[in-house]
Amino acid sequence: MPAETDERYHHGNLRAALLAAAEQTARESGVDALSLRDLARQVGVSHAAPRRHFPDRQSLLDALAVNGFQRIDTELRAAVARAGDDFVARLKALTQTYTRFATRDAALLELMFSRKHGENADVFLAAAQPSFTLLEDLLQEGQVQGVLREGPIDQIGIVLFATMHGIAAMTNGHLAPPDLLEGLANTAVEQFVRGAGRA
Amino acid sequence: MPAETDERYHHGNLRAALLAAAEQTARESGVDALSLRDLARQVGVSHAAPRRHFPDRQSLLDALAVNGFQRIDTELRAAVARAGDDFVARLKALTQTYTRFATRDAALLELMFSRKHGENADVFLAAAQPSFTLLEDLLQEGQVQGVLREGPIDQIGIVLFATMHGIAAMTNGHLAPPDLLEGLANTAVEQFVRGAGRA
DNA sequence: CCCGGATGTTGGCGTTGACTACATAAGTAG
DNA sequence: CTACTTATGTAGTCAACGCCAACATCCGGG
Repeated sequence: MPAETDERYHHGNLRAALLAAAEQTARESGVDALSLRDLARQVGVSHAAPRRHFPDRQSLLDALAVNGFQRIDTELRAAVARAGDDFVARLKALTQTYTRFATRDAALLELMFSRKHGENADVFLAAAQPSFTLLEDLLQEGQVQGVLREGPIDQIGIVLFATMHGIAAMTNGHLAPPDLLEGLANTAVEQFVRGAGRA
Repeated sequence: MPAETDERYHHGNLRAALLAAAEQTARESGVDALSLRDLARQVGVSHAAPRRHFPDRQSLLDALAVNGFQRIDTELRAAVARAGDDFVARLKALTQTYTRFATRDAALLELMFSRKHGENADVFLAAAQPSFTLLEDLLQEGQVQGVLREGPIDQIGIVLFATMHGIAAMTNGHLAPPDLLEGLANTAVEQFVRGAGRA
């Protein structure tokens, strides 16, 4: 064991350390408060070290966002699995989990849905895809069980996803009271099930 | 007429000019590209002049957002009035107008729903209120006409607003293809009307 | 007429993102 | 073991920015 003097020339895990520090700082103080130089200080490296791992500030933010999509996908799948077999219960679990995540990590959400990545749009889409697929698979369950009417699952999925996301976004933007969050999410699901239900 | 030499000491309308320049720059290059110094240059004043009207950068962004709420409210009301008497048609007009505005002025929308105003949250809420009220009034029409079932209008309104907003946000974030925008908005309204319709 | 508040200017401080040149570590082939 | 190569971190610099304070100019009411 090479004597962790904290003075090794190479950090050994800088990229991950920077992302971790960034995530915490973002959660506490917002994305705008993220500074490459400050992160470098937090981690204990020189101000230009992050450049080896993130060519510019935006690319760090992008990595953060992609991480976010992966984390939320994990949480969503766990929640759906935990919710049992009932279709509506599963849908509510997904919605609640999403809105809760999105309000807990508001800064991260803002990053994930930021429009500052015309370039890497495909990377973001790929990162988000698993969760979209999860929702679409769930909706298909609903159709097979006869709870939902037939229809273009992808479009319906986007609309429902948009509703979840919008509820979270409005809450984060202080345009909807936080204590309504849970109720709104449930109302949304119930209306959706009636609206997309078999006639 | 006092010889517009463009060399008057006082600009005369700096605040409005700054906001106008900011709005255009934001639309073209995003909010992050907004710099007080650059705006000052665009308008032809010294780099510290904006400070007289906006104590700091955030307060300019706030003013921009409030302007946005006012503009969208105007557009929404015009669209609803223009849509005739049919409830669903009016609702669709509102939704289409909102999503179109929100995708055309994506940067502005990001500002309006940004969560960087824990302080002035009430100012933002007040700015957004008219449009919320517009939607709620419309929903009440629906209830009176018997198209919608009874229910808590405020909550239902937030959910529908969230759906509109979410569709716009996902489109702006490149997570939904732009050419679906119109179709998604209509699907959302149709499902909503079925979901919140009389049983 | 002048005086005070409103508005704009000049200069400057500290921080940041980005860039370049250099230093050190780690891996690999001879 | 050594020499070469690549990955990673350091040091120094630059232009731009936000914010601040001191000064200049304008304008309207006493």
